[in-house]
Amino acid sequence: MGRSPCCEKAHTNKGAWTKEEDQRLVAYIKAHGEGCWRSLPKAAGLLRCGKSCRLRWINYLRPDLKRGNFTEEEDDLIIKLHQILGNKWSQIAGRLPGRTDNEIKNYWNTHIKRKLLARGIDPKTHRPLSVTAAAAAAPSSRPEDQPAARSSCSPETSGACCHNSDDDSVSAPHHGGIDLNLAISPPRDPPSPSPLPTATQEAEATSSATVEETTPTRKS
DNA sequence: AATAGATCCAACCGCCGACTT
DNA sequence: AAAGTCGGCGGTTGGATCTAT
Repeated sequence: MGRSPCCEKAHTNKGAWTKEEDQRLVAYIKAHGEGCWRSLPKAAGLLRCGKSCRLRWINYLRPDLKRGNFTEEEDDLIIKLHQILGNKWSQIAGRLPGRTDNEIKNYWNTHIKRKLLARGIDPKTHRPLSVTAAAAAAPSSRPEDQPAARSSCSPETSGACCHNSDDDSVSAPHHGGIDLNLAISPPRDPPSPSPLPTATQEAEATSSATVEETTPTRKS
C-alpha cells in the first residue's frame, strides 16, 4: 500500500540541529511529554519532520542519556547481546541504560567490529575467523555450516528464525563455544520504579542467567 | 603547513508492523 | 477486508574531525 510522506519535505529543515531547535524541542516535550510526533513539530514551532524530532530526542536530547565512552563491561555486554540478538540494536539498547540504539550501532560498526576482527572473531557469526573462512571456502554438507544457512539463522537474522514467537524466548545459541542461555526481557523503562541492573550486573548475570523477552520482534 | 586518507557519529531514508478508519 | 496513518527500526550516508605523510 502506498504511503504519504511523513511530512511536507519542502517546508522542513534538514541536517544538523541548531541550539534553538533543540531548546524548542526539549521545552515542548518537558511541557507536553512525548506524544504525537507527527503533530509535534508544528505544535513546537519547529520546521522539522516528526521523525526527525523523535530521533533527535531519543538519540541526543533525552535527559537520561549517558553519553561518553563505553566501558569494558558495556563492550562485553554488547558483544554478548549481539551474539544472541544480531543487529537488533533497539533490543540491545534496551538492556544498556542510558545508551541509544543509534549509539550502539555506531559503536559496533566503528569499534567492536574491529576489536572482534583483531581477536580473530567474525563479528557477524561470532565464530573464529578461521572457521568462518574455512566454511566459506569449503562449505560443508551440514546445513548449519552453509553460509546461506547461517545467514538465515545467524545473529543477523536470529530474530527471524531463532526467535520463538510462541514464548518470546530465545533459545541458547552456542556461538564460539559460549553457552548462553538467554531470553530477553522487555526493554527497560527508565522512569520505572524497579530499575534494571547496571551494565556490569547485566554482564555478570548474562553469563549464566536467563532473561526473558516480551518485546515482539519487529521485522523478520 | 598543507593535504590526503581514515575515522567517527548525527541524521536521513525507506521499510515494516500495529493500529485505526 | 482493505486502505490509510503512525511510530519505530535497521541500514546507510555525508560532513566534521582526527591522524599520518
